[in-house]
Amino acid sequence: MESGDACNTMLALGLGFRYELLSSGQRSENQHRTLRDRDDDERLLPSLSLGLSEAAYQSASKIVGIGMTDKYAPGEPTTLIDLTREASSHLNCSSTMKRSGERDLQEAAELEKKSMMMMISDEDEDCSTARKKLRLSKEQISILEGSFKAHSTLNPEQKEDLARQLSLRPRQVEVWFQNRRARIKLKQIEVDCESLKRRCEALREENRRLQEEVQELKSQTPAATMPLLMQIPSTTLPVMCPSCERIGTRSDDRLPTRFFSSSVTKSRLCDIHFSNPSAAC
DNA sequence: CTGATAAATTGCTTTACGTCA
DNA sequence: CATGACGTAAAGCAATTTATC
Repeated sequence: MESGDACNTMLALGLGFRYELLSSGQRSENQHRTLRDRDDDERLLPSLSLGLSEAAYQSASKIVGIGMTDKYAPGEPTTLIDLTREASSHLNCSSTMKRSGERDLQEAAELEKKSMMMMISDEDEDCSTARKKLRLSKEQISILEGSFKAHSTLNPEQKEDLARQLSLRPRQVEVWFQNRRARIKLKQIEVDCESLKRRCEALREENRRLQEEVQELKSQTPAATMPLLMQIPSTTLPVMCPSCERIGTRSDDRLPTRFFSSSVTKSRLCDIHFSNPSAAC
């Protein structure tokens, strides 16, 4: 067996199940998922480091999980009982846990800090309660909310600390923050939607009012309905000399008296360019 | 029993980083 | 040495499922 394979895959056999462990840094999470979703015995390599016989391997009937842990690096004194104990706890707890990934195994590895006997009894207890979908206590929620208020995302250290503080698995903290962000986003979408609805209604109302105004004006005298621009004397309209682009009106006394030529019909050139189009202003 | 809600899962994308040609 | 292609890990998100109240 390739050393990499040995590192990646170890099998704990016994109690009628198989358990595969992947060392961290060997496969991406997606690959873990792909692997754990495949019920393909070929991928399960008998672990020489565990000293397991091929017959024992073949007799195993269930794959209870795939996980990632550095704890079980090749060469370390990992025992079959250690692995099978963890695997059996997963098997007994929930069928969905059979599909859970490296995170569960990391957690399982952490549990090993406890004594074996204590651990077995604890896990048995966990299987009936904690491994089911957890309803967080008010106190836990309060602490999580407080933390979320401070920062809506967690770095690994914060996650670990919070998990320790709440006696939860880091994954649970992670999931809570994920769902919390989703809830906040949903709430914001609802607020935005309401705001847009109100704005839409206001615009609809304004449109209705303007339509009425138009109807009212149309029903009045033609002079009243004449476009505003047509009612302004042409001499007061601003014009621009196309040559020097100066703006002015022929009667605008703020401009030089000779700004515009007297004959607008001939050209809109100012007087300077009217008499000499190539002249500079 | 049913619906609402929250915990958990799954599949995907993005980003960062290391390796190699 | 610089660079781009490629693979991998990690993190986050959207959508969905599942358990609980």
